[in-house]
Amino acid sequence: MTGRGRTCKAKSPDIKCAKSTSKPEEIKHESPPRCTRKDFKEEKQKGATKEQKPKVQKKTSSSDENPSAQSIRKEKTTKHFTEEVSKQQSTPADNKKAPVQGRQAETTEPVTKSKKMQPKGTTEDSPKTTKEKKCVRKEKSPEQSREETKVQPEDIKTAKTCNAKDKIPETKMQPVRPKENPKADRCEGKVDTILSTTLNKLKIKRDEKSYTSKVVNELVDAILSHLKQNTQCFKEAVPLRTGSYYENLKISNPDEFDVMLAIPVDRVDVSPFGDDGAFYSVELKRGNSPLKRFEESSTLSASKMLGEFRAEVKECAKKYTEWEVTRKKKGCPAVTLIRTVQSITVSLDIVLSLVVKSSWPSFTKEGLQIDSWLGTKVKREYKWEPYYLVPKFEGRGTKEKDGVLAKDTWRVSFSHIEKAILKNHGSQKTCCEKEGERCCRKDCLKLLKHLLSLLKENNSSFEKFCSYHAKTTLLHACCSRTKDTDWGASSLSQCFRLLLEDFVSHLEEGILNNFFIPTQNLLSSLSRNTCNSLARCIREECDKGFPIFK
DNA sequence: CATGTTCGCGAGTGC
DNA sequence: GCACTCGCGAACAT
Repeated sequence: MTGRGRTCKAKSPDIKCAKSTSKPEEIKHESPPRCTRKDFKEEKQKGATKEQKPKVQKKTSSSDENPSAQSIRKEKTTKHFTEEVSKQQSTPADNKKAPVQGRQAETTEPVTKSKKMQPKGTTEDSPKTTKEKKCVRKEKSPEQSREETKVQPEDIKTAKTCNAKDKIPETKMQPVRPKENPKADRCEGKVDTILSTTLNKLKIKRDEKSYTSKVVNELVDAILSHLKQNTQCFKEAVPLRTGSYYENLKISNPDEFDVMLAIPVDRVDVSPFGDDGAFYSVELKRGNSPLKRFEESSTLSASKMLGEFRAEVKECAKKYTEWEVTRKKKGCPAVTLIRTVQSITVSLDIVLSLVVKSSWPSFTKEGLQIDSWLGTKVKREYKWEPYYLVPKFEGRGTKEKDGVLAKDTWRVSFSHIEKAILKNHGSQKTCCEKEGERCCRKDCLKLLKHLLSLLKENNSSFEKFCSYHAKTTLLHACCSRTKDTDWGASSLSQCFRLLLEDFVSHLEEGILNNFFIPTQNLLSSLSRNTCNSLARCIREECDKGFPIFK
């Protein structure tokens, strides 16, 4: 996407440096599979066995997470899951058990039923227009089933208002579209086309993906084995592939890869640095840690540790002459390597991080409000996960507080959770799975990211906006429009407009809270003017049918 | 053109 | 560690 190689790309505030270009990123981490998936899998295996195709499998990617932790967590997860799943999620659980007979039919979602009765591709569907067909697929509540096309927007709106707890002053954007206005309908149809064409353009080509990932994986493997063989402090690093590429949210080109190398630390004291709960200083409790040598007056110095990490990565990369290590960027936790692969300039961010396996900082208490979207047990599961700290600071690094310099502080990261949420994003477990309904949540996010990056190209004053803002907006939106039916794949344009409305509201208020740490306002460093100006641009695009995409 | 199938990659699992 | 398996999403076929 746009900018590789810029100062720091904007990765999530968690991980990346503040600058931004376009991408939200996260860290991923190979977390134990959510139970859902597991259960689902099991069930599938029992029932519909799939034909296994002989694949030429290549990579043996090792997900090596700290073994002990892994097993512990695994156990935990599985256990919870099974228990909780059966207890709590009555609907999904039912689905699993009786997939064959209209799951959900009796429960709350009539939708599936209708789908069941009219599988795609049957003759019943054939006479319908495309649009109608889609509507059928999309789940709706009974009253909505007829008058499909027209009703949808209202439908969504309603849902929104219902759950719109935190919605602020209703500065609404142009109404989603009057119901009985044929012309408007036509326009909306055009917008549909524009959006889906745009999405198609944003797709990553298979062969590009194939050869870029090959060179990236080679280098990552080399760095890992270098660290294992030549260092003490970094030898336990566990790779977590994070960022939009690995979340299947990368648009346009496979040119940005993010790999976090996570160093397990046991027993640390983590204290807030600053008052928004995003930055922390870290103190090692145990005496024998190899990380002791990065201490600076009893706190673990992020800058020292990153400095040495960078040197090791550089050392290793020397042997790979096609790759170039870019200059260190102030406050940025990544060592960025660049190389050109068949005319694509690929950049790989290797991000140092610490894995902290203890409960999340108290600032996260009010965050992650996914209860009504993904469920309370899913939330509880996530909160069992460790969290990550990346060597990142704001400003010049010389600010001091309680004897700690900003440059020696760490920022929390929940990229692994973001990744997990995006992967398993439905309120129904089967959302977007083969047997489930498709939703447009990810498509909406891709479009928003793309819109943002185009607007940034046109106006340099927008450079501080980053794709993480887009991602955060989506996460909040999913918490206010929680049902999968609120995001039906056939309602793309309406859903996208609502998402833009959300984004515009955040901009106009100047407030976009970190999804995990609500006390941190991701827009705090942006001026009101800039925010308002971006809001105006977005409204305009929205009102005019997205000429910028054409 | 829409839908179904194949392919490549990432990633989990079990040996 | 390795081989196998599966899900996702792009590409291809029908």
